[in-house]
Amino acid sequence: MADTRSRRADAQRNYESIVAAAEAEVARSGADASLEKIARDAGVGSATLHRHFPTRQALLEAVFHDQVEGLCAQAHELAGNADPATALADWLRAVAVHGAITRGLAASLLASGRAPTTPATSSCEVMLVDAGGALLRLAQDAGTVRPEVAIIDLLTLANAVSLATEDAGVAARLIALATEGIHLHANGVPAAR
Amino acid sequence: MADTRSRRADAQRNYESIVAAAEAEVARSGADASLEKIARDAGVGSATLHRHFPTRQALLEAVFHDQVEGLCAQAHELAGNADPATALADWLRAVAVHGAITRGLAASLLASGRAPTTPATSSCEVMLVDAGGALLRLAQDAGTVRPEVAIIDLLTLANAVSLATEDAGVAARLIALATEGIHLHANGVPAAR
DNA sequence: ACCTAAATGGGGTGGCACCCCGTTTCCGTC
DNA sequence: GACGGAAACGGGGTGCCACCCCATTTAGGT
Repeated sequence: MADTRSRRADAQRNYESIVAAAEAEVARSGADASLEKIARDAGVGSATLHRHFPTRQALLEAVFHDQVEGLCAQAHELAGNADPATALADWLRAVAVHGAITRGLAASLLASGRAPTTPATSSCEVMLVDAGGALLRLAQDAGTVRPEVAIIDLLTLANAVSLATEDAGVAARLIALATEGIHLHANGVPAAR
Repeated sequence: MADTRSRRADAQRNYESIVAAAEAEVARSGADASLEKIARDAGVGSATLHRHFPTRQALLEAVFHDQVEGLCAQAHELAGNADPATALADWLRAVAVHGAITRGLAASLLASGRAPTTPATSSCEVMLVDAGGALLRLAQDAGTVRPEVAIIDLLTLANAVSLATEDAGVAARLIALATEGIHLHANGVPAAR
């Protein structure tokens, strides 16, 4: 990350200060943290913050980029799991739990999904769709996940759960519920836990 | 509604003006509508609005009370449905779709769930838990819904979906996915629709 | 008609996002 | 090492907001 694009050294320094301050402040106050305060903490004028990050969304994306990368890496690890359907469910749970714990992440991803202003949507969203799509395809090819399930719906669901709670336990429970469904089947509950 | 508690006639008039203005404004701008503008549209000072509704949450609850009542009534109608599990799923879909369409409703219900400040939580939430709980119990007694499923989780899920999208189609699809689960079962997809 | 408690709202305070534009800083060139 | 222009900066302005204070008005019982 950190955009190696031609940039003056002082500009690069400020960029990094802002992201660092934003990380701290967003962790404390969530996605609607005060941009003024972030600029103050970073030791730059508010205009500088707005120049580097034209929208709140742009700043949040810089803040969360690393964490999203971590989630994607986790998807690749889980892909080696014996049961692809379990791997998919586990990964969705990880995404939802991470989003629930990390104040602002869910709101940040949501915002990108809502406004179709940016042509190529948020890079974070694309990363998650790619990583999750691979997991989903494995499970569908194995015949254990219904073919009409779409990765974007699963991710939206995980994100929705993150948005609705900040409790990791609740988030995990809701994802388990959503992946298993509500029905009691003749042959018992499939993979109850 | 409208709190028949002893109140001077002018106060009652203002209370109603404010709720009416809030309905219009929240429909246009969502749950974070400007309280100042609502007061201006209602023809009262901002202090009057804050006196009647100490928190934004209190105002939103007054605005959405009727709609939540409608959803609860719908639950009672569906309770007569032949298949209780279908009734439950249909109602959850209705809740999620309604929340997705009605700007601010989901955020309003969420806020009540987040802050355990109010001892008896939001009245809207209690109403939904009661109405949905009855439906869930019917389905569990009929043996078609797993006994460990909790109504609060289902409602949180429906609310989460509302929060994550404002598109009725997407909301309905996500609820269908969550109630059916992701798995492909030997005997085919249960209630695919 | 009067009187008191209830209710009101103009205006103050502090905070915010976002932008303008005069000033400072960097860095390639000589 | 000095210089000059482009790049970057940031103080301060604007307009909006939530929330509160308190002097004034008003309802409605007697």
